[in-house]
Amino acid sequence: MRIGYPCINRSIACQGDRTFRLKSYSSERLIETVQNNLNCLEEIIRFNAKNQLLFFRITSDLVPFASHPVCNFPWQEFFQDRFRQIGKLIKRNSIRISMHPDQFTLINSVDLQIFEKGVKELTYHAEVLDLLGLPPSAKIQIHGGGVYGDKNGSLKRFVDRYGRLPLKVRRRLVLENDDRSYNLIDCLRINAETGVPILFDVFHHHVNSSGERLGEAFERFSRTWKEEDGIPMVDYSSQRKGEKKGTHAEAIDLRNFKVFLLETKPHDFDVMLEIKDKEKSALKAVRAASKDSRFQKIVR
DNA sequence: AGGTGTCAAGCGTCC
DNA sequence: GGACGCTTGACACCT
Repeated sequence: MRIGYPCINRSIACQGDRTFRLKSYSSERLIETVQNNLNCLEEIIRFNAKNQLLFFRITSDLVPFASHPVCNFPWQEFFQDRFRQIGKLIKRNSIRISMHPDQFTLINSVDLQIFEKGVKELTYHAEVLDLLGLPPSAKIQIHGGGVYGDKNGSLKRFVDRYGRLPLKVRRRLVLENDDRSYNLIDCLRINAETGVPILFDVFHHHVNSSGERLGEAFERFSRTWKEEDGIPMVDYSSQRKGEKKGTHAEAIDLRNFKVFLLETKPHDFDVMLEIKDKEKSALKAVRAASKDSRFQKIVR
């Protein structure tokens, strides 16, 4: 078990998810921004390694506009040495990496152009992980996409489009249950047709449940991860009290987290804490899990 | 320098 | 049929 947090670290001065407006796009601006973002990524990785935070989600803003037609700069070649260096640092410290393209990226849209834009965006994510030299256990997570008033048809369209994705995307793609459209059962149906591993979001399963208890859910999605995919990834967050359903909590509730650790035994997995105060809560979770045998397997 | 409106992208929901 | 939420924050332009 590794414990981690997504995209940004507020404890260090370096801010590595910098971007800019489309209107101010230029190659110079891109180079400057990516240089900064890579430098900060390296600092975050060092911070994480030092603090036993061995799971990290790299921001999709690492290379702004990478999949946009405006970007004709060969950032892949230009930054390849830098990527390779940082990748070595990641591997040396046994850190697991994921990425999560945002809600605009979906492969089952009825509009083919949206699918094609999605493929470009997914390809960009795959290229980042490839340039870092990471194995296929470094994953890219997306949701099922739209329903368009016909879930069966839309689910089938996902399956069909999945088969048309470039191999470099497919070997890393995993499907996450979301908080309104595609619950765990829907995702498992897609898995049965495609073999895509299911990344389990504990909070989404609570908000948009298909009824399984936690133990049963873990039984089922864990089996969708093959040897080369690594151990399953899990997203964990909790409800912010007094806010509307689905709002992420400000800080981790350690009592709930410990119950979660107990309830999920004996399954091993890597857990991403989607909590607003990011690395602060992740550090608390590391302490809470420090006596758990699953956690000790990685951290020696 | 400080204030503030607005930001690449798609979907679903609410009015 | 248009505005808004989706993890909001920070960019960019204005004064």
